[in-house]
Amino acid sequence: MKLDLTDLRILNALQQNGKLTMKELAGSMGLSITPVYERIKYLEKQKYIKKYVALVDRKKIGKEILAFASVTLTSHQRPMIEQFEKEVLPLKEVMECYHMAGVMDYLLKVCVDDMDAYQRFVVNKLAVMENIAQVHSWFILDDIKTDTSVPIHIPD
Amino acid sequence: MKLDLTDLRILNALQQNGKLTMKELAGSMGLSITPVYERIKYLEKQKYIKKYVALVDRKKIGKEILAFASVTLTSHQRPMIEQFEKEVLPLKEVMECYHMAGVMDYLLKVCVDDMDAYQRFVVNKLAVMENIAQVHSWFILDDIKTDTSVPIHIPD
DNA sequence: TCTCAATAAAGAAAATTTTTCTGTTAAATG
DNA sequence: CATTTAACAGAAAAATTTTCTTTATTGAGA
Repeated sequence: MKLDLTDLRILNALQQNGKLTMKELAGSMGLSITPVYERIKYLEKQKYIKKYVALVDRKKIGKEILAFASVTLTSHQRPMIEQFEKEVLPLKEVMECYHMAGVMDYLLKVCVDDMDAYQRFVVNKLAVMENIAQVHSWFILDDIKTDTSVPIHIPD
Repeated sequence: MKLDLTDLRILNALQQNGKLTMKELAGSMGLSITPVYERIKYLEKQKYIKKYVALVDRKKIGKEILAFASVTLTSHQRPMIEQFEKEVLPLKEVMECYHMAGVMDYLLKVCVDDMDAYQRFVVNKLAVMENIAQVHSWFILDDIKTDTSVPIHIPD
């Protein structure tokens, strides 16, 4: 039920490098393959590990624009909220979408080819939604750090 | 040099599921294992694929707080910029950090256990930096969409 | 048109990894 | 002190990755 130090070390290693072999992991932590194998299967089954993915370099495939878009809705009624969230999910330009506390309702991370595509996205995909009040955009000049790994504190 | 349709389909498949086997990929695209293998190796070598990672469920390991922090510096002189970026990188609470265009200088995605930890992070790690002028925080109520996959348009 | 070279893909064998299975050790419990 | 259970080790089996050899296909130039 509760993760021990070994589990946390495995999680941490795999979120840095998902291609580590059982052998490599076992070696680095002074165990045989079996316990490492069984722990990984447990972490996967219990969904501590949500999935494994390849991270693609967006600029190398021509996605020059990464931006955050804040969205404010006209109404915070339950059906409005649900409608917006349902419509945002299938938009592939939207890599991330968060329901926010405070001045904005949603914050979206948007990835597109160029400014032209961004403009089309906002005008044709966001602004057409029924209950959108405001959209503000902030553009990223440079990626300083882009980690997918959740901070895991390993006591030693 | 330029990626063709098959390369894009492989990239797209692997950024959804990094554990797909060559056999599965080959089968789904009507090819044998060899061309799939060679294309993947090419995509890795050329860094179209930056890395493979396991995605960990932050809440399941007790990270209840995910927030964005905007940072404004007191000065935009080159050395100040570089100093800030150098100091942010090793902070493991900071999963992402972007240099922004416009009103804020940096936007950080921060992940910690609880509000207490967030407060300590801002006060002890951010506010102690030499050239920080302002820090504003926005807290996430709910994750609506959290994709790591770059939108890839596959013509068909 | 023919030949040659280059590219892409197929198929099979070798190497490595994952997965399963069996047995051992150690800790904990009654 | 005996017994049960959990964690681990080691080896065998199954599957996957990697390498190697061969076959088509295409395009350029003689």
